[in-house]
Amino acid sequence: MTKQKVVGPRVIYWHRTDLRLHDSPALKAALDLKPECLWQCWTWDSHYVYRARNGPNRWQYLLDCQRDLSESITKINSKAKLFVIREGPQTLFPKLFKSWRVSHLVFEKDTDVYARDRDESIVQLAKDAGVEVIVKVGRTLYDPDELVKGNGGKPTMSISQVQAVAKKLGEPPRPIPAPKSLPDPGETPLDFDQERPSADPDINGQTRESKEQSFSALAGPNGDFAVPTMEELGLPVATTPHRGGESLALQRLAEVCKDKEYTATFEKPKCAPTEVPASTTLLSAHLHFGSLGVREFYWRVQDVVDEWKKGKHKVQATQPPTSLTGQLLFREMYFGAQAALGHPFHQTHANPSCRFIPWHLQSTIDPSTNRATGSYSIDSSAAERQFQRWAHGQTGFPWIDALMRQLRSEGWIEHLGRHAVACFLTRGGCYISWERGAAVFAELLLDHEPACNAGNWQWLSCTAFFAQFYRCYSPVAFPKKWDKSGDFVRRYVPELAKFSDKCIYEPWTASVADQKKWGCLIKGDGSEKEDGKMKVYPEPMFDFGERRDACLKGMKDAYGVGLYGNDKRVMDGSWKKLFPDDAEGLAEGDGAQSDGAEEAGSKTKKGGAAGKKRQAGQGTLDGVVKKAKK
DNA sequence: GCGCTAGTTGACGTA
DNA sequence: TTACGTCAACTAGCG
Repeated sequence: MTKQKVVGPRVIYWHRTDLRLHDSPALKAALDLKPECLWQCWTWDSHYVYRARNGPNRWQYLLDCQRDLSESITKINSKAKLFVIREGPQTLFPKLFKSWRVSHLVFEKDTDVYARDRDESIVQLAKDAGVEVIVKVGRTLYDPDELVKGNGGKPTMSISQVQAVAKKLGEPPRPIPAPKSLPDPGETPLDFDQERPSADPDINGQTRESKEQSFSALAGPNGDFAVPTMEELGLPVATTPHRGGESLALQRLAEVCKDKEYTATFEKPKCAPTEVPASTTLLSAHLHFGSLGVREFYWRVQDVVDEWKKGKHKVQATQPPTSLTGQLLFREMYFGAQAALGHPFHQTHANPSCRFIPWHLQSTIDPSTNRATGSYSIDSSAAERQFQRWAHGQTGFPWIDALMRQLRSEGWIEHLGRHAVACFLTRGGCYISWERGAAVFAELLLDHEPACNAGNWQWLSCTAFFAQFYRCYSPVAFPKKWDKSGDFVRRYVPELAKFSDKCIYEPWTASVADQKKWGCLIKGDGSEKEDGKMKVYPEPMFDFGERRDACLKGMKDAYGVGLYGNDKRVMDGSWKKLFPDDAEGLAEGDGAQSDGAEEAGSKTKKGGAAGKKRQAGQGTLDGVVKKAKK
């Protein structure tokens, strides 16, 4: 067994947003180096474990992806696997570079705000260690920085801007096939100490069932660099039926593309948010974790579309942005906005593209960084109660609650469903900051893509991207359009399963006799689940029609005042003077709202009211609500 | 500066 | 059942 010693590049391929072997420009770059040895690694980052709120479903999905990738690697080379090393890259890499005599570090470019900061330091550390760094774009169709450059250095705020730049940049490249062979990894000595992160604060602490132990040893509990388990993370079993991994992603993509008519004539606004199984592709989480390459998705679909266009069909192929590939352009748009705006894109404060609305439950800001801290100020205890009821599917509006319960148990809801709950929480119901909703989605959505999440919440709250705030989703009329008999509600709000079609979206309109007959009483605020043998479903937490009118008025006024997140008056808190009755409102309790005696109507004129004091009764909507009730 | 149109996905009433 | 106009009204982009 004498083997001639070959001296060549010793490469770490650092997997992050690319848990796949197909369509990976970074992997190709690593292999093009003709390495003597190649370690495919994942660094276990304390940021994700302790500092970002992640529900069990998302963790399960990540671990699925890692396990599947590791198995796929091993199938190609039995000596290779995904090496999961339990330490943050900032402290690990300098030690690893030396110990493993690494010559190159290769990874996929990530323009997320956290990743940018992290990677900047990693590139410097590699430079200091004499390690060459290769970064490749693979997460998006276009490099978000190039997209911004092509848009005159400005954030991409409309789909037409994205389409214009994409036209200039040309078609995205074809996907790269998975490698047929992989070099051996080198030896993996761990002759250095592990630096464990502080578990304080552990913002996922409440979710854990047992102690978090994923940092117990550098190579894991068995010393084999294996993918951690949910038990290691101390997390409960995931409840979602959706599972991760490249094998499943490619299988699903093949299923989608096999139905040529579906693929070629897909039209987003016509996808029912109430369908189970989903009317859309369910590939978003795979795109997020990189278990599916976006170019793979784009070209597999585009090839079907091109073929369809050649044939004679009753139904024409659809065009971007409503077509299937068009959906990817919205992703590009949000990545472009994030790339240009950086950290402020994820908050109102200091965000030049985001309108300021005097929402309830605004984020608290660290004045030294101008960044949101993750906590928020409770200006109104009623708004806080509404927020909690929204987040846990107890609003008393079955359509909203069904969606929020689906989100919590399965980690996924259809796009229009997301619209409905987001509109309801912000401009079309609760008048609560979009940042509160975005945080809940960030924790619970399997496909939580930070840029898309922030962008879509700004869209729905009419603070950026979209401004037609008078188009408001009704929790009753909107779902009826898709699901007359309320099957979706019956599935996710089973206590209402026996209610009549007529009452399913408005169970409070049922007579007490009917409620008894159907086995569920409509009462309370959601804290009571049963009353004797009867189930209990909460009363609606407000009169939707009144809240819609009040929100509409509030939005109109706030647009008139015309502040953006980077306005000095937003930054220094003096915006409160422009919304003078801010101190009024729900803070005193549900029934103790402002007396609303002042004239509620606004005479604020279009665009010209910046700096003009609003008339009393407008700062929060509650004075208006009270007035409307009289 | 002005008028006009388009903007992936509203609700409601009428024909 | 579907198609369209109205409601009261936003911004951005274009000519």
